[in-house]
Amino acid sequence: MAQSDTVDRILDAAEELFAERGFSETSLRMITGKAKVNLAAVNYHFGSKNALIHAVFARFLSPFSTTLETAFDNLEDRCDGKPPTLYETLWALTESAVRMPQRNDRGISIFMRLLGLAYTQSQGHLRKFLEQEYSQPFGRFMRLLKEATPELSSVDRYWRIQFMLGATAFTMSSSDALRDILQNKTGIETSVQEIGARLVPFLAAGMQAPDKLLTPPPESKVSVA
Amino acid sequence: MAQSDTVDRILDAAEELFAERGFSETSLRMITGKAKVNLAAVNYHFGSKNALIHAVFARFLSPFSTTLETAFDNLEDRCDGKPPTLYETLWALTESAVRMPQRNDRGISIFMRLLGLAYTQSQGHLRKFLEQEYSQPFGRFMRLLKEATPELSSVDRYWRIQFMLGATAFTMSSSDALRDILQNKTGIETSVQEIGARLVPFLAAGMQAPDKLLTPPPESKVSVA
DNA sequence: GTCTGTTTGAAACATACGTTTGAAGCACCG
DNA sequence: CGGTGCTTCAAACGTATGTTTCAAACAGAC
Repeated sequence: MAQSDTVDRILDAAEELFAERGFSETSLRMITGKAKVNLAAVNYHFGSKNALIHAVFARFLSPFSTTLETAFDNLEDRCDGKPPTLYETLWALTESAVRMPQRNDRGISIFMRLLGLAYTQSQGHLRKFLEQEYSQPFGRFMRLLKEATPELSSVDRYWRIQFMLGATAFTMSSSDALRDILQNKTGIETSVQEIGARLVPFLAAGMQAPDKLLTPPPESKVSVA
Repeated sequence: MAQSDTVDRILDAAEELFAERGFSETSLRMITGKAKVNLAAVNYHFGSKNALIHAVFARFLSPFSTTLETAFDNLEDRCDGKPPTLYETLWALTESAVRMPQRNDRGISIFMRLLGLAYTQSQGHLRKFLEQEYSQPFGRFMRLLKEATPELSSVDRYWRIQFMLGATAFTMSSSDALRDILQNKTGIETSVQEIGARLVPFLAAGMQAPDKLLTPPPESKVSVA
């Protein structure tokens, strides 16, 4: 077999198991079992379980990161000088995610689910790793968002960006389950692309919502009584 | 000491530790250590770790559930016949969450973080437990949402509800961290109430976004080239 | 005071985990 | 052929987990 078929088999198995069960809930024995590889192979090739987690992320995040950079390049080229609109910026992001070359048909779901888990599951080492390795495209995205929403105060923008991240990470991290539920209830099949296409207008509208009102709706003076 | 001071001490400790570390990452020994209680007490009083998790949720979810029901009652009374607006419905929910009597000042954050974890951390038993115990207020909320957005197709509504849930669960589950970050960057203090007040307009706007476009923005034919 | 049922305590149990070890296997080059 | 460097393998290591055990402590009723 090729030099490191083993490495790829471990990565494949780990990726899938992490995506469907989380990190702490996936043991090395499950991974090596699924990959049909000896238990010690993980520590031999990667060094530790945490390093394996990093490798899983690096394998799809690094290509995605460059894809994203060129997408942003194209975007800025097209509207030379003027900053891209919010809608365009968001769309460039989802396009990049969706058009990533995938290893298999579940690729995108896994990709999304892992990203969601990374944000959600508070694995300290992972957060540090991601911040170190991928701060550049992330920072650029933030800059584009800022230029696309000059009307927002930076505090407003800050919170609304968190809301966007949440809606995205959460939805994508359970996109498989959500698709299945809808499929069972209505028989409708939904592609990840379609979820993205539904998400973008939602996010754009929320981001550009009329001035936040720090007050309850006018009729609700009774609510405490 | 009172008959089951022990039970409450365990619940308090478990609640906090679960909120800050997740379920699998929190061991019974950490909990009993923090609660200053014998290790065996957990299995004696609750039966198992999973049952303890359920108990933690039940303790704050049951009162919240009844608070929410009366909030919805008030809401429907006030606008007799006509269905409440989306904004009013969302506001009733956040009001209920925010006005819940709390055990301490971090109460709301913990509450929110646990809810987020419940959705995110795919603990099968927890999902089942929550669905069984709290399907009624959840179903009612869904019904109100449906009546408040008659213009949406049920598929659109389905996805946008997921987006709302995501933005909420995610933001709230890391509200502590997000507040600290903003505090460090700008010196601005933010209350959970205020986050809720910012969230509602975002969600309402997203929910009522113009018809979802399944197409990229007009200028982006180049994006694949 | 003594008995009874409940609660606590220290210790052990069995199991699962991540990691390490050292021998065996293998491909390649001299 | 013999040796060298990388890879695989079965087995074990040490540690941590959830759970169980059973004796001690306790409270309340008689």
